[in-house]
Amino acid sequence: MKRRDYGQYCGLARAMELVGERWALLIVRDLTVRPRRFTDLLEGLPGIPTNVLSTRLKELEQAGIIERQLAPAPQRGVQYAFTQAGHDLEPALLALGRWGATQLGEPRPGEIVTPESVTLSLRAVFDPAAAADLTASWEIRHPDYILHAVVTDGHLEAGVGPTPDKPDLAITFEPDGLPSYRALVQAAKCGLVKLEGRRTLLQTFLRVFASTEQDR
Amino acid sequence: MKRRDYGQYCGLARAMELVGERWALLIVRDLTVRPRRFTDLLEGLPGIPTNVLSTRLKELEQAGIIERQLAPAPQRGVQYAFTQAGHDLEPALLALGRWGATQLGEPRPGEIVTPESVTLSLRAVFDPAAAADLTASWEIRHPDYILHAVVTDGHLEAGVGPTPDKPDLAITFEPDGLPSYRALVQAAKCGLVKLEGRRTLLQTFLRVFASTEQDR
DNA sequence: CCGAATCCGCAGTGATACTG
DNA sequence: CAGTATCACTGCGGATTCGG
Repeated sequence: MKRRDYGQYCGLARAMELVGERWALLIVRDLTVRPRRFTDLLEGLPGIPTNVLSTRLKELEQAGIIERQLAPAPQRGVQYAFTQAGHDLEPALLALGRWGATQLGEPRPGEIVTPESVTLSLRAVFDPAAAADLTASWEIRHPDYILHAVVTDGHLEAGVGPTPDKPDLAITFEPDGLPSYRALVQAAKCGLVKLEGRRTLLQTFLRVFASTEQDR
Repeated sequence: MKRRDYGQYCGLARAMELVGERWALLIVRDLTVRPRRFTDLLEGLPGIPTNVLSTRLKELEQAGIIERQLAPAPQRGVQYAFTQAGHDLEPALLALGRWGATQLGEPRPGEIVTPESVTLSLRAVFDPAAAADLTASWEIRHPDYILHAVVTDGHLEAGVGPTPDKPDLAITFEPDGLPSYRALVQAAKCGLVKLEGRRTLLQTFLRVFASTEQDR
């Protein structure tokens, strides 16, 4: 497999050679949240051709960013998971996502929101300074998905699915439009959410996950 | 001008739509350092076809990331410069560059190093914690280029060309191979550099610009 | 000389069909 | 489920040409 190169001995150039091709960083985004199978990835990347997904997975594997594994018990097929180099990509991913979020504007016709995308938003806007020494857990519920955000001593773990234990606060929202992170924050600010648990943690949530952001 | 989209309302997806196409982020990299003209960019991006550069510049301009300006006095033609949105890309650029640098390995045959790339490396590895309250200036000299790094009260300004005033320390190096940032640090650590000025600032340089890095 | 536009051959992509 | 095969199409690389 030959890869096109940029002919420069430069970190950015090398990064673009490894993950700069079409769809690659979105595949990486989905794997940042949890290991996924081929069809899981297909589902979360509407419009990607199967042969392109197949090619990207091979390239990412060859680059040492992901690895093929046997999926756990119930399914037991192939799944794709990050190596250490893959995990190390997350700061760059979050930085790009933060910038892109400022360029988002309104949703365009036909655009969708996936749980993975919202999870990355949670991680991207998380403010460690505002969360110093904090310990709390939230569960975000929408008809289409459930997410969790668990802060332990100021350290965040966010992902798809319910919290391991009962969350300190469950936030249920059902926006008119897309279930994006923006819509969640907006609903929370306007009180258009259903709460279950320690209701005062809603303000904490907004402070920690939407502090400097005016509207994301 | 129609752009391909990813069909997702997601910051990362939008970022890739705007700056994800081939060569785009390397053009952005060069403009991060200073405004450049069409032929300056051509020179710093060996191998880019002129039509692709032309297309990218239009796309980046339409995306509101760069703008066309009249170049200053001596040349007075067109030059391309960042808008605010362009400047805001820098954190993401540095994060990607840091990750890519860990994947660099040895230079491949034919690979080059540009002053812009080294400047970005300086900014990427700069450790604000190690430089707290520091004020000092360095000039990096190599037969092929001169860079400056000026730290004022712990804040870094790094770019191509000499320091505005006489630097506190001038570091001259002439590696056998490529004049990369790695080669600079290696030469500095091994004492294979010529110093001019406050020689003790060499250790400060290494502490601030190569602290956590073992070898970059 | 600068800043492109144009043309061509080819590689990468998108869409769909098909297979172990 | 997890891909491969096929094919049309678009974008890229490389070269040349052109206007200011």
